[in-house]
Amino acid sequence: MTLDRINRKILSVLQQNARITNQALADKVSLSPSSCLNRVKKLEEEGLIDAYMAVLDLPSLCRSVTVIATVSLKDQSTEAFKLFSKAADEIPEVVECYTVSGAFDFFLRIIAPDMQRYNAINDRLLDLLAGQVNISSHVVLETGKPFRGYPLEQLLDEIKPAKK
Amino acid sequence: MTLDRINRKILSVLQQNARITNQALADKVSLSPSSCLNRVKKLEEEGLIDAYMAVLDLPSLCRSVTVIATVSLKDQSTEAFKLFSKAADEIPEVVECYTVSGAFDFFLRIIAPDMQRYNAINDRLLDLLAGQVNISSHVVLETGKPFRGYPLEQLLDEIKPAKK
DNA sequence: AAAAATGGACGAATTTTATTCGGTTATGGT
DNA sequence: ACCATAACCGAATAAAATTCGTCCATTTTT
Repeated sequence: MTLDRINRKILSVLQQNARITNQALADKVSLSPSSCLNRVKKLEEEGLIDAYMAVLDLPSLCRSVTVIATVSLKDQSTEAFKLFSKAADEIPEVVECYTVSGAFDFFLRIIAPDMQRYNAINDRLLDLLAGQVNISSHVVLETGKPFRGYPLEQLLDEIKPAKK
Repeated sequence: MTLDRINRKILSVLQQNARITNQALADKVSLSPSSCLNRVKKLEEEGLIDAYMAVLDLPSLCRSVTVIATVSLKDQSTEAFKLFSKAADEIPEVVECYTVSGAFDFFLRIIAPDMQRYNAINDRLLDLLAGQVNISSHVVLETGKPFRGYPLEQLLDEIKPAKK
């Protein structure tokens, strides 16, 4: 499937507004509603569109604490990595987890109702590998820029297939 | 506005599937479509729902490099903070930015087409504060857990208003 | 305690949208 | 140039969203 100009526009628009009507989307990309719908469906089927989610405003919902944690494993075995990844995956408050190269092994984003409960999660992660893990917690003071999608303009600027 | 059981369910469902039809959503929360729609609209108006976005599968879209960067300012003045925040906000490849307490001042998530272009962004950030900033880059090897919404179950477990 | 007022909820009617399908045009490969 | 494939369009149909009048239940006021 080709990621032509139209498909990029579709992705870009849906990334910013997942609930746009198919008709309005068709207008924006200058296609008929039926063709547009076909493309969207294909993009979903091919897995380019993974999901559609509502972005909630956490502060309006409840008081909470967000923490970015850096994690280093003293024993960098495959088993230790797996064990830790699995734990992160299973703890709902860990909303994001990356394995990285460099001074740390993982970055986590964790959201808890308060510090006390954050501490409980921290302890749980520490206990996992019985002291063989180093976790540094960094409380988020301000979200300067929340994630709002990928910079498609910058990422997809390959040369477009010119017409014949 | 009350965040009762029904509104929580609505938020929870929409967080996982922003494109569910209002009718299906109404079914799930045991309301009539019209009442359900009223609630969703109110949740949008009150700002509890910020946006709806399509979640794209980056690896399927293009090759790219994701980096988590830790940032420390040597001069922790308000001006330096503002300057850096503004820069992060204006660079499209910086998809996320948090101000934190502790050993670092900022965490960034940056997505670039390749290392070379990541390096250019890194340089741009370094130049901003003329050496008065320390940036450590951590290349993401694996996304163990992508963000897929907040753990509402854990965050919103206050006692529900019981009926009379 | 009764009356009034508020806030949802419901269901039917209407408008808008999604979806399907046949026919047509463009595209790519040989 | 030909065939095969893919993509488009537009009209018809099905489904969904939206509106609106009415009806309760809860709360406030008197």
